[in-house]
Parts: sequence; structure tokens; C-alpha cells
Amino acid sequence: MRATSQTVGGEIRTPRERARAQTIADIIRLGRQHLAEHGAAALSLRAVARDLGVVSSAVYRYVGSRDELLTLLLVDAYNDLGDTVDAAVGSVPAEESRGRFAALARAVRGWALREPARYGLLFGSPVPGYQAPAERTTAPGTRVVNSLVEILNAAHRAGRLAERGPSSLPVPLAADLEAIRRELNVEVPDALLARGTLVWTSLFGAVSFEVFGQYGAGTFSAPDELFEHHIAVLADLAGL
Amino acid sequence: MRATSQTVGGEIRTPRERARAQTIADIIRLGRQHLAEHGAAALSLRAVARDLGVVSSAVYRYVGSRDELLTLLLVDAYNDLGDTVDAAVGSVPAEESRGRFAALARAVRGWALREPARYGLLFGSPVPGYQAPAERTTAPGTRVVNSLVEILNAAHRAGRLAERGPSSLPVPLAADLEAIRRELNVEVPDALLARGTLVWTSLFGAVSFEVFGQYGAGTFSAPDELFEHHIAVLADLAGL
DNA sequence: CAAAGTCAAGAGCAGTGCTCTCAATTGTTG
DNA sequence: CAACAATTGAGAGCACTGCTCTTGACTTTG
Repeated sequence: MRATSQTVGGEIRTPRERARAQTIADIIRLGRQHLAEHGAAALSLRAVARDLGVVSSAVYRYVGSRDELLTLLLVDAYNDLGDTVDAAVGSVPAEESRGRFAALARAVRGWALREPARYGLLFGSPVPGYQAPAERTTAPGTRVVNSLVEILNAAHRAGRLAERGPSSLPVPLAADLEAIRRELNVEVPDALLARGTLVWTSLFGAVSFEVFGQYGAGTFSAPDELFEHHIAVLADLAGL
Repeated sequence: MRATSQTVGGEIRTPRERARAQTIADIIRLGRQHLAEHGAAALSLRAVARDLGVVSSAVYRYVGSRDELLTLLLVDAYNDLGDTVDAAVGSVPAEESRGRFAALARAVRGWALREPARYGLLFGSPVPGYQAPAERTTAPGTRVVNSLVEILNAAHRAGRLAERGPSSLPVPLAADLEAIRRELNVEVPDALLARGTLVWTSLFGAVSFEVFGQYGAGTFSAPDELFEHHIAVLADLAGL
């Protein structure tokens, strides 16, 4: 098989390529539907083919394998979440770091509750036998955490990030944090960066518990208020 | 592992029941192996039957359906985790609440890293089409959080739980917390109970990120130190 | 000893991912 | 415009899945 759609930079030239791109887009759209309705592990290429009005083998002309479709949907979901978060964060003035953080958190939770199956694909147990190709998923997969780090860094630059925690951390951990600081080009000190990591994972922990139904059924009748409480505490924790 | 068969009180009388209970135990053991190796969604009754040296339909004499086997494994895993946590917490003197909390957290993480697939079954995305029967899973499923609440309550009783947070919370949230307090028979005040909830979900958020590989590959070369840091911050957060 | 209860095996149904071949359509090019 | 080649869809087929049903054999019990 040659250049599976030889558009070098993304432009579509020949009508064949147009049709091909359109078919792939349709497959992703239908796959997204199936994913949302039946979950990741139940995603079936044959079912997508049926909805597309085509025999199953024909779909293999476009996606190659079920895993590749999963990758497509993974990237699609990461970007959808990323767009949602970016929009929410962007709607709050850059100086209001705490507000930006709250917007980020609410956006993540809102998206997760709206799209539980896709959220599960991104942050739930890995699909058995499937390994996401790093070169295609890392970039979209780091958008949220990048946004969070950006908020922390902006607050730090403005001198509005409270100092928290011990001034020095265990050497190996400090080394990891230094690498992160270099990679993301930020200047947040160790203690706050470590706390930021905890805030990050805590946010997704709280959301996951709610989305995956880990709270006992009916334990929290006011999940919104609980989450707002968590946002406030986590913002404090981060130093915002 | 107790009498998973239909012996009313748990006692096994006839040799038939003995054999039956033994077979079910074998099925659970093999199921646990498959679960650990291939993950929850890939758990196959036929494969278990093969390992048992028996044709697939024969297994249905004992478990009824794939979902029931999943429930059996779910309860099995919850209890395994619960036992691990109880043992770890119990090895620290009752007065050392902070130490008990640290032991609980380390036990959860250790078990999760040792048994990633089983952890995924418990705390990952729900298996599509499978709904855990509450009457059989709630009791074993709440052991860890019960242990955590117990630690908080003991510290509170001893007057060693620092006061944190606002004195009053939104009404609906306060009502939920009151219900929890009644249900679990504890006396921890609202603000600390709410924070305890956050600490609880945060713990599993941190563990899930590590187990599910959400940190970029190679981002943290010192995950132990990172987790110890998290423990310390979360213990502070809880008021321990 | 015979009836009742239990069990494993096998066939079969509907579904899955995936591969291969073959014919037809379609776009490009001489 | 016609011939060629690339692309596509259909269909058959393989090995697998969960699950059901029937059949024959076995074990326990009355």
C-alpha cells in the first residue's frame, strides 16, 4: 500500500483523496458513536462497517486494524478534551490563576460526565492487548497537563504562587522535577511542582471516582458541591 | 476463600458439594491468572475451561455466565486488597494515625503495582455491558475507605486531627456528610470529612496514574519518592 | 436397586478480528 | 476518447468468543 493518502501537508488534491478522507472521517464519527454507547472494549469494526453500509473487509481498506481505529479515536478524544479545556481556561483572564484552575477542573469534569466512555478510554484501565503509539498520542495527550502547568507558571511569574512545602526534596525526585522544568520551559520551584503533580492526579482521581461510579450509589446527592469543595482545596494545595 | 457454593451457612456437607466447591475454587484461581495476564475485558470462559481441562460448556455448570465469573473475581480482588490494607494498617500502633494512613496508602499502591489488571478491574473503566451486583460487591468494596475513615475517626477522638477548612459547607454537601457520619458511625466534622473524601480519591488518582501509565514514559524515574511526597501532603491535607 | 440428581461432551448459533481473492468501478493518462 | 492501472467493495473463510441445548454417562440418595 502506498502513501495511505499522499497528501503531504494535509491538503487534499484529487477527488479520490477527497472521498477517502471523507470515508475515514465517517468511520471515526461512527466509531465515536459506538465508543460512546458501548464502551472501548466493545468497539467492533464489523458494527461500524454495518452502520457505514459496507461489508467489514472494506473498512480495512481505510483503517488497517481495530487498534488503529482505537488510536484514531484516542487522539480524537484527547483533542476534544483539550479543546474544551482550552476554551474554558481561555475564558478567564490570565491574571486570575485560581479562576483559570477552577475553569480547567470544571471543564475536565464536565467533559468526563458528558463522555464517560471516551473518558474511560483516556484515563481508565488500558484496553488489553492495545498499546497506544506514543508518537501519535503524547502530543494531544499532554494538552491538559500542559495547560495546568502553564497556569502554575503564570502565577509563579506574577509572584502570586504561594510558597508551600519543604525547600528541598529527595535528590532523585528533584532531578525528575528539574527535567520536567527543562522540558516544559517553566520555572516553578520543586515543592510547588511536586504539589502540582499531586493536584493534577487528584483532579483526575476525583473525576474518575464520579464517572466510574466508585462512590457508593447515592452516597453523594450533591456531587457538584463536593467537586467545588475539591477545587477550592486543590487550588490552595497548588498555592494558587 | 470460603464456600462460594449454595451451602446456606457456608458449611460443606456432601462429597458432591466438596467437589463442586473445589471446582469453583479452581475456576476462580484460573480466572485470576487469566485476569492478571490478559486483563479484564479479555477474560475468556473458554480459555479458563481449556486450562481446567474441560470443555467450555461444562464450566457453565459452575458459574452461570462470564459476568458471574467477573463478579467472583471482583469480590476476590476487593478482599485481597482489603486484607493487604488491613494487615499493613494493623502493623502500625493505633495511636500513630499518620503512620497508619501512610501504611494504608503504601499498601494500596503496592498491591496495585503488583496486580495491575485486578486493580484495573476494581478502579478502572467499567467493563462494558457489565454491572456489578451491589449486594455482593459493596461490602468488600468499601473495606479500604472504611479503614481510612476509621483512621480519621480515631485521630479525631484522640484530639489529634487538626482543624482544617471552613466551619460550614454548602447545605446539600453538609447533608450528605451527615448521612455518611451516621452510616459509618463516626464523628469527624464536616470540613475534615470532605477533605477526607478528597484525600481518598486523590490517593487512588495518584495510584491510577502510575498503574495505568498516564505519566509520560520515563517522566518519573523515582516514583517511590514521588509517592512518599504525595503521602505526606495528603496526610497534612487530611489533618493527620 | 432404581429413581433422582449431576455432570461433561458435542453440536450449533451469532458474534468478533482479520486475510485473501476476485470482480467492478473509478481516475488518470497516452 | 479509449486503454490502463489504481482503488475499491464483496464474499468466503479461519480462528476465536459467549452461550444454549441435547445426549449419554455417572454418582448419590431413597
